[in-house]
Amino acid sequence: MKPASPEQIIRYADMFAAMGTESRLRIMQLLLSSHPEGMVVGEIQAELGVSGSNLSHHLDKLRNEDLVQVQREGTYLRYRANTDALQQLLAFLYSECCTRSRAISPRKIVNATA
Amino acid sequence: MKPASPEQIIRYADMFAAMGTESRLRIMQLLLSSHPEGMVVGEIQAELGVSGSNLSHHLDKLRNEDLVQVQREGTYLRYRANTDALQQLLAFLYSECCTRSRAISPRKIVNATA
DNA sequence: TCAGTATTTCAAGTATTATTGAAGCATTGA
DNA sequence: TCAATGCTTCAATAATACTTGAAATACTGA
Repeated sequence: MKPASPEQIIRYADMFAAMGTESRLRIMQLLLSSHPEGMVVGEIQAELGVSGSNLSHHLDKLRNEDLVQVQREGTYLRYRANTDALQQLLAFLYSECCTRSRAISPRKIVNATA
Repeated sequence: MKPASPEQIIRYADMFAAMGTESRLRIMQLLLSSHPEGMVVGEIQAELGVSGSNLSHHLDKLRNEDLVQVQREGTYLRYRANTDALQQLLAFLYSECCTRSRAISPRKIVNATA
């Protein structure tokens, strides 16, 4: 695992920022739990209870940071979690906490499945 | 692993937001890599190259989200990563991606140590 | 082609966050 | 007690981000 480059740090910071809001973190939760099907905007809106316009802005931000992907299905737009990007982000955090430093024991993450 | 409560979601979102900036993510990296000794403010400042005032604000934000802890040592203030909080955050993300949903295979995180 | 539904975009307003420099407080050693 | 150093707080400005409602676009089925 190579150290993250300065550009990567910025990218990860931006990804964290994108998830740094209740609405958007909940969107990510919804899309992950419905993965790989994903959800169409109307479904997300029903779960979140925000205005369509507001939701669209949030989705736009997540898409800009490559955390979600969108695909048209007729009149609907289906959003999915981008697992590749999430995997990189999670691996980065895991590495910083558990591998590169030994600040946190891997077991405490993985075994928290109890 | 219980599902995160609405309050916890907000807390995790706030923690992500706190790491959602290049400066602050780099601070977390520094404190993790120097864990458990941590670093005094002057050392962090030398690494980051930001103004003392600005750095102090960033550290304040990280402290507010409980991501770092501070302790006085004479005229110095020593900051440390709060591994308990980080562990919770990492476990949350891991759970959402790998356990609660099966969007990402655990191996892809843990074995990225190559 | 039209009406209807789904979603985005526009444009503006509000709120939050980041940055700065100066001034202040805390600690130490003399 | 004083001067020096380390760091924070204050106060203001600049920059981003969030929210909103109305208008626009995209697609479908009739």
